[in-house]
Amino acid sequence: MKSAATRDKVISEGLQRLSEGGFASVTIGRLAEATNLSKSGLFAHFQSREALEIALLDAARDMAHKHVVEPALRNPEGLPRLMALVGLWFGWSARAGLRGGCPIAAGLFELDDVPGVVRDCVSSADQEWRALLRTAVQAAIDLGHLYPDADGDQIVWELCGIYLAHHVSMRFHRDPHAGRRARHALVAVLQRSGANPADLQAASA
Amino acid sequence: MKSAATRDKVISEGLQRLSEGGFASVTIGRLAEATNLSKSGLFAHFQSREALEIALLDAARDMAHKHVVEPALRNPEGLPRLMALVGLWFGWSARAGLRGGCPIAAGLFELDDVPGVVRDCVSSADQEWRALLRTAVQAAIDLGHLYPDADGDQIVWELCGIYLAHHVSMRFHRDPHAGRRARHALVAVLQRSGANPADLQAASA
DNA sequence: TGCAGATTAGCACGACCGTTCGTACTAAAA
DNA sequence: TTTTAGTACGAACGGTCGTGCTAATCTGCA
Repeated sequence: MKSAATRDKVISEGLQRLSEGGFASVTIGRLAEATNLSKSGLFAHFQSREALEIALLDAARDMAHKHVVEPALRNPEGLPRLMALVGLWFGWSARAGLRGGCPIAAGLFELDDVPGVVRDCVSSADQEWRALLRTAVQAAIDLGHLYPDADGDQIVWELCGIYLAHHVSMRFHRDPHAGRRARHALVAVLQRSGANPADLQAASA
Repeated sequence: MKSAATRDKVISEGLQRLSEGGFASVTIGRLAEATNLSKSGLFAHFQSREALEIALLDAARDMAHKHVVEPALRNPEGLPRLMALVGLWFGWSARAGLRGGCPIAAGLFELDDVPGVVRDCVSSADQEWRALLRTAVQAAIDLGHLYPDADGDQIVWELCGIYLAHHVSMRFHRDPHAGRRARHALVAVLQRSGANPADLQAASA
């Protein structure tokens, strides 16, 4: 099973590049050079560049699941789980060992007008994540941790905005206050939606 | 002055492409083909691809100034001007005739790890805009339209997040509710900062 | 140990990239 | 009128892109 090891090496190196420079920077030639493979040798593992990109996105999904979803699900349902989910979400790529930013966020901007399988893959990953967030918000509402008439979709939408602002703040501006800003914004959104301020303290730590 | 006309044609076509497909999609060859010029003929107007990209960014800046800043400044200082500024900001690129999204926002994601003159240009454009927003927020605070202890920097940061969420919502997800979501979020931020709800009605229209 | 099949290298391809060159034509400056 | 600068062309440069083909090498199993 030498193949799997090589493939893993390629995927891991590719993820770094995708994270740091976006899809445009992930080229078969450069990736082959970095992994001490020939272009054709690497190419043999995937059947096309598209397939490579999708494999990378799948790997990113797995990574996010392991570093964000899994640990968050160990928290009790409702506001605690939601807080854990969002807290682990912000900056997850760095914590997962990626030197760059979130690959899916990058795809949201790089592929907004590029139809195709890769875009669809980014779209489904994003949709899946937002659905999970939505479920967590709904649980918090149902458990009375948030106002019963809170607009769950709107909350998720705003959380996504905070995430993107955090992404740009960290990656482009290298703003050292990005984390604090994001937590403030998060607390504000949840507080307005009825969260008990005491329960949000953890987020300000 | 045939030169200026040709240059304008190139810039205008280039802006469309930059807006629709990002920097990677603006290539000298394709741009030349679209403007019925030879590659070298087009190249003579700019001295490098970098210079082309900067010229495009400058044009985008001018466009934004004309479509966002200028009309907003006709509103009275304080909350009204701030509301106008933000209202004109969201979706300005479409209103300016661009078929794609905001070129500067695209640059924030595409060039986050690509040092160079182009990145610096995006950075300065973004910084300039945020400074303007910051000034408008401060005026609203000083005039008593917002709480005297409102955190202006935090407000600007969150507005940027709403803008990015709106961008993704419109460009990637083609979400028809993007505008409404953004306005809700905007109203929430300002209301929490002390704005009179009645003064925010205009934003909900 | 030897063989079958998986794995990788080598090479070539057509396309496109940004850039440079030499060369026209045009219009303003001398 | 002569000179010069700007504008545009076609051809070509060295590179890199993704993708095929064939041949060699290596691996795991009998």
